[in-house]
Amino acid sequence: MSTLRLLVSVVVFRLHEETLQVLLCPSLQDWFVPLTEVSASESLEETAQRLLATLLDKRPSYLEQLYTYYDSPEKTGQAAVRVTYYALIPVQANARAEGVGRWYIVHALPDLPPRCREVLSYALRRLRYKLEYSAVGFQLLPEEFTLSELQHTYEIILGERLDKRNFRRRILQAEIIEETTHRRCGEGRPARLYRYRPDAVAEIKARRLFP
Amino acid sequence: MSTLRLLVSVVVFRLHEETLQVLLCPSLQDWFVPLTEVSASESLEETAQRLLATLLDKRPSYLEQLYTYYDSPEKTGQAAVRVTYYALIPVQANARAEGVGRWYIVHALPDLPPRCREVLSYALRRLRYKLEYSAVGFQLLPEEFTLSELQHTYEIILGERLDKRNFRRRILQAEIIEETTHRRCGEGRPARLYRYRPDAVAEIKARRLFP
DNA sequence: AGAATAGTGTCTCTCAGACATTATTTG
DNA sequence: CAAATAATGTCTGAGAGACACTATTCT
Repeated sequence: MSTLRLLVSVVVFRLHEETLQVLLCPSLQDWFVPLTEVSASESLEETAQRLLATLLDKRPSYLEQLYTYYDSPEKTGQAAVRVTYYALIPVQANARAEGVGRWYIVHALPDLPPRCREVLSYALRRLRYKLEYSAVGFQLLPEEFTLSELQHTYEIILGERLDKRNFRRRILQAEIIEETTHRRCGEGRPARLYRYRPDAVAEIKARRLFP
Repeated sequence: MSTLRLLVSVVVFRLHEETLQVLLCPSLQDWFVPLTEVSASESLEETAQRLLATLLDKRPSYLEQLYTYYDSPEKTGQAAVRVTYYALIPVQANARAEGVGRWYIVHALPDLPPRCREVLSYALRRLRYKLEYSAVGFQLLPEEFTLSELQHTYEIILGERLDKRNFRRRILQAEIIEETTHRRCGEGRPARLYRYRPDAVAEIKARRLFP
């Protein structure tokens, strides 16, 4: 075990210009999911937060551990254990990326090592899955948002169109957001702004296969 | 990182005498979730399988990674990263446990270190959760089983009673099991034996919070 | 015959999903 | 007033959940 390294990788998601994007770091030829080595007295989650602090100017609004991989010795002869996380970044809280990394649309990724590709694809699956039974989608939006913005968030991540009336009915029934007195003005009729209720029940039971 | 150890723990579940049980190993004062160090050229899952081979006389029918913990230096001054798994063992395939460990009913556990308690409670939560949206329950049963046995499996793990007619209707509708020609004879009317269909769709979509 | 377990059908109520028009603002 | 986006209600069909009796075997 003498040459084993312990690494933490974080898949960072944001919404930008109607797309879901991930942050990748450059290497000599291709790109990587950002990673760093765990240092002496630090927990895994602290390592992930430290890595994020070097990449972004704001803390993520959500951070969750995904999976732990064993990367067998490559050219270097170094074996490594890689604990992966994914992070969600609210809109308008992304900077610092220039120089240390670049945002890529999740459906138009550059060349990546196979393990990075695997990590990304699993992260996206978990994000989609989590979105369906929990309120994690709010973590990608600013504090106040319109119902249309929220619906677009869901459509972008799930990759399908949703019916406006059904969407509104269900999200309001869920009592998970509350009105504010503010409005967002733009091209058409101004939209009412909503806010996530921090006391909301953020998870529902999945429908059982056979109860 | 010089004194960091990489460990794999496995929470082993079985059904026995109408209870859900886990395998624990003895230490000087209390009990532990079985664990071992990852050795040089071995993957994490191989380590878990090797650990299971020292504890049981059969391979598990299911093995899934759960979570990775960082155990900060204890008395020993050794920090350790612990990758946890859970394993399901089919009924009637459990032995070797004497000497190396003991089976405990999940609701009547002995004294355990806090980290082991945390690992166990998370494993149980994940098992329950997985049971609700996938066909993982079959992994705890022998190859052929009656519908009553299957229903009891679900009742034991979920900790609640289920309606017999609804249970049968739904499991048969799901087309996830098939009849065999065999019957199980016992005290009352003999029951038809069923078998899990290996080609069955083993997961369903969760109901969405708000599609 | 009695005890024990297997096996079966119906009704109700909730909720997902499809669908089109009116309302309010800006330029 | 035209363009743009916000906001709103109804109907239908599927499925979850509650519920009680008959069938078959063994002793």
